[in-house]
Amino acid sequence: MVAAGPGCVTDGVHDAEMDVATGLVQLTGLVQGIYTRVSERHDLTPVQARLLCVLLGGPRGMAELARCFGVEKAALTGLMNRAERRGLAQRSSVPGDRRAVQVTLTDAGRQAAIAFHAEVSAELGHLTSQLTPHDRELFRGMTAEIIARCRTSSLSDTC
Amino acid sequence: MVAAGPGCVTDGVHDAEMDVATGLVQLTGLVQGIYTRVSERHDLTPVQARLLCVLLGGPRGMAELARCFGVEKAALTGLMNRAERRGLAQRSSVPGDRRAVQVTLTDAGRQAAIAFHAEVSAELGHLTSQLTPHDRELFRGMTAEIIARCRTSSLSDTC
DNA sequence: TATTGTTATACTCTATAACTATA
DNA sequence: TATAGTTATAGAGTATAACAATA
Repeated sequence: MVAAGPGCVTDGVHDAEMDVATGLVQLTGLVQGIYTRVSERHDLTPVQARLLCVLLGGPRGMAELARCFGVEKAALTGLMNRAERRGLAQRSSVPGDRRAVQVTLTDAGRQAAIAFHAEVSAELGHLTSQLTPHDRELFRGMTAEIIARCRTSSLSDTC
Repeated sequence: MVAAGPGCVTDGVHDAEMDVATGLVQLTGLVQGIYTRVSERHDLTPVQARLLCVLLGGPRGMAELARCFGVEKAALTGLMNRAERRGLAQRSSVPGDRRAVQVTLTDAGRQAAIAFHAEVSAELGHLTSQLTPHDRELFRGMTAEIIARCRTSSLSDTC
């Protein structure tokens, strides 16, 4: 049983019979809601926010980003056009390969990315703040375990 | 520590230092990916699949659905137009109120909803199948706890 | 031939604003 | 006036298909 301290079961709303699948769907909705809300607060769409966060890891090619987002190359073109028009990221040419472009953050983009990332991390952290430190670490570990398993069995974003 | 059985730490990829926030984002991506993939398998968009699942709970009004999805009424009109055109759901008039419409599933819609729900539940269940029964129940409980807390502190779908 | 990226087109989903009809 | 729903318009995000340029 989950260290069920007082206050866990909210007034009259006992978490009766919620199976893992339902829990995962609702948790996903919660996380998405937070991600979207923080994005809006920073005047970004969720997809733009995600793009900026990925680019914090360094320059990326268009095809690489498409793979990472799990979308077609053509979708990236539109995404980058909008990001570039808004001054968040930019294309530059790659020395060795005249076909390729390199996508990098502008200063404004980097600033936005850092601010967004900090805020969304903080808000997501709050989500588990009610758990005991012990449960919180348990939860973190199990989440990491689930992800690690699925990373191997294909199909996830690789970025 | 999470009952760290063999095979949890995947070849060379130790889940080093993944914080709760990152874990939640990646888990969300995983769940979304599954939801989307299963939707496609049933020739539905994720939003349509969600609409059908909500309607499994009984007839709903347009405004009610909009509130439940966290979108404007106008968005629901488009959503329902497409769902109706595809024969998944239908509008019918409400006896007591000549402004209102009632949205219900068609037979095809109900069938699709049930099939989708079963499949997505199964796939999401697999996500935690690597955990020990004990850990799995712990995870379920903590997830339910997180959701219950946030249900009270506003901002989530109420449906 | 394979890869990188773009253009053109179409569809879904969403928001905002203005509107009708009913309560 | 408030509520239920629609229409019109605009924009983001995505897919497919066809294309250009380079490797």
